[in-house]
Amino acid sequence: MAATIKDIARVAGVSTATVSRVINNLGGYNEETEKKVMAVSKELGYRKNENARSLVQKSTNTIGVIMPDVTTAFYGDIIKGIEDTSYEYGYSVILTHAGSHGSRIHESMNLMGERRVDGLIIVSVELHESAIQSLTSLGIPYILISTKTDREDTPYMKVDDYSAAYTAVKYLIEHNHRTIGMAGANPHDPIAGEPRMNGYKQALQDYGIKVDLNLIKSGGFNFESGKSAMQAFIEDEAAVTAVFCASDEVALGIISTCYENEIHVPNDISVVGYDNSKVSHMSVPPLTTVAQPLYDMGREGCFEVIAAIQNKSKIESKVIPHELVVRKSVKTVV
Amino acid sequence: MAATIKDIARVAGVSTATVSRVINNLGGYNEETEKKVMAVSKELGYRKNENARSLVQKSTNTIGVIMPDVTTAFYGDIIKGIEDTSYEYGYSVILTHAGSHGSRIHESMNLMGERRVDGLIIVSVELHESAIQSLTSLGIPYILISTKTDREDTPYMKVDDYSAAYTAVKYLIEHNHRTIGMAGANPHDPIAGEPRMNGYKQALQDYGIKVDLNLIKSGGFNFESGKSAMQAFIEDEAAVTAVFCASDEVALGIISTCYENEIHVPNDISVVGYDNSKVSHMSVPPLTTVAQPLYDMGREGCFEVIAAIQNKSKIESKVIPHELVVRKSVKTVV
DNA sequence: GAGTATTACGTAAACGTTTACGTTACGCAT
DNA sequence: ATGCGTAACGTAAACGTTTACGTAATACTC
Repeated sequence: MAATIKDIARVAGVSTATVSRVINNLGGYNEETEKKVMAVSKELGYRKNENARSLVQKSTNTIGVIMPDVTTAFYGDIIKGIEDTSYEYGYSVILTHAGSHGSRIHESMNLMGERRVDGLIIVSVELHESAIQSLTSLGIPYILISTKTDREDTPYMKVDDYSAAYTAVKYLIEHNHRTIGMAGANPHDPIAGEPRMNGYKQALQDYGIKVDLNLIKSGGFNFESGKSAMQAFIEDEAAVTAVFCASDEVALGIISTCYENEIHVPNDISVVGYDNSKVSHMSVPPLTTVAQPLYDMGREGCFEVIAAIQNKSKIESKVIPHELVVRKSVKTVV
Repeated sequence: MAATIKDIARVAGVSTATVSRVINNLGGYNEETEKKVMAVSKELGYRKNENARSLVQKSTNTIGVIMPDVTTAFYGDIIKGIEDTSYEYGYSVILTHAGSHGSRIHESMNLMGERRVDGLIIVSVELHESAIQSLTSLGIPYILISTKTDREDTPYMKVDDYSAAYTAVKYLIEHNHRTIGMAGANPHDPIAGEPRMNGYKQALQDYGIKVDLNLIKSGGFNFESGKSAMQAFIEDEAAVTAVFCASDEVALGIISTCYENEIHVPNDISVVGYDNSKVSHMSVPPLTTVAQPLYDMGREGCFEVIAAIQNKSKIESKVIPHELVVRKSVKTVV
């Protein structure tokens, strides 16, 4: 139905080669033919077929993005960074979810392979051996954002969760907190769970505070997990004066349950979050949190992938500096 | 580099037609050849090339999604609905942002055209005449989610903003509020601004309350807009006992500024939001809001588009019922 | 045992491009 | 006049599939 290059060639009385040349303006034709071809092209409502193009050029100008199926503001920022950058460089992004707990990860990668994406960005999903194999077998540049593997050769871009957690807890200690809980990290998650928990523990130890495992309420990174953690603290009658959360949403869960129980933040209890996602501005009180520069990570990660595609260069792993954003959810204990 | 159907054919000693047949299992071959072909296929690490496939089949099994470049939880839910459904039906989604105020809308559509997406979903971006033309000129099924045009023939799926707003304000009135502010809608936005404002006004009028234009603080749908609206109410010394917000984020802005000024929600002032996005659960207090079923809208919208692709049927516009979700941000005036 | 269906393939064109290579015509220097 | 360079094209193959059509062999019918 849609007009093709052949149609233009026929109507304009030139060869398809010439049409292709003027459309991609490669030169090698005079002005008259250019005008003519352009005119016919408009007239027929021609629109180039990227698929056909990709076929011969062996590159699709497309980058794939795989992310978990949870929808949090967290991912929105990263995605935006990715999309902005890819747009700038003339790439399209094709998006897929990895399913809960990465259940769809293999299909996702397979799909990306069949679509012949030029590069791949994987956000926040934990990759096991077989997934890594699928990934490398694609033979295209890729980067992991906010996740990593235990293999040296898979490039990633993330903050150092251990020291970010350490920073947050240290901050609480410096504000005279001595009974500090932790909420929301899954200790079996080697990427974002375990290191944050270790950072928490180490900070306590370095300041001579004994780690009390009862003060660690593990769970997921979501709001509900924060709520039930706080519920547990209350039921335990734990004397926590502060809690460090594995994500901003967890922190909001803590705050929410506090509110329900008429515990005031930060007067009765201090809270620090993790991510500096949009919700951290919006909470009451505004949340003190350790910042991951999500948008920039998306941007830079995407840039790295595109650079690797174009220069056939290797992508180096990169640890992004974190930063503590101080707002109003922490109070000094007197 | 990657193995093709031809490689398989050569190694397996059959024709490409046969390889194609077994790979797409269309029948017409005996078990032995099937085994053979499959074996060789695995051996060579064959992966089909969707682009080549698309070229001859004249369909890409791809659906395009265009959304604004603002990143809110709002879009996350819709996207998830879309991606889940398209995955179920074997479609891939290619995503693009329309840029601020739709500045990239033409490029976006053009891109979708060049990629030959089979269907298109446009979320929340306002479409002017020329954009509608680009859209229809693609000649593919499409649907607008959470937006519409003034033309009858562009199918959309959205809640009735007018009556949703009416419902919300009526709820406030029934709780004895008489001085009700409105925050965050842009009156020049004919899709989501004007109707919500009209619903607000009409509800007041129907209950014999005079509309006071000073109580309408227009703006965007974001957090900051809510903050400055509340700031304005305070500076005006307006005696509002409640404010109806054009989005949940605006509502959180209101609450945030209230908090800073030691105005208590809902004791001093009641707030109702709009969207029922994830943040509405997380606020303190939890937000009473009018719900748009975002995930379902994404799901259903995507389903409609796929159905239209496959049956060549027409998509009907659909008004989604709204619902008031009562939480804790509204108090009865005594 | 002649005719007919059916099974199991193979051949080759087609999808819409790009691009290496060839060709023509002209301009210009010698 | 000869040679050469170059601008402005055209020819045709190639990219990796699908699929209409043809064909050979076998099975079945009466």
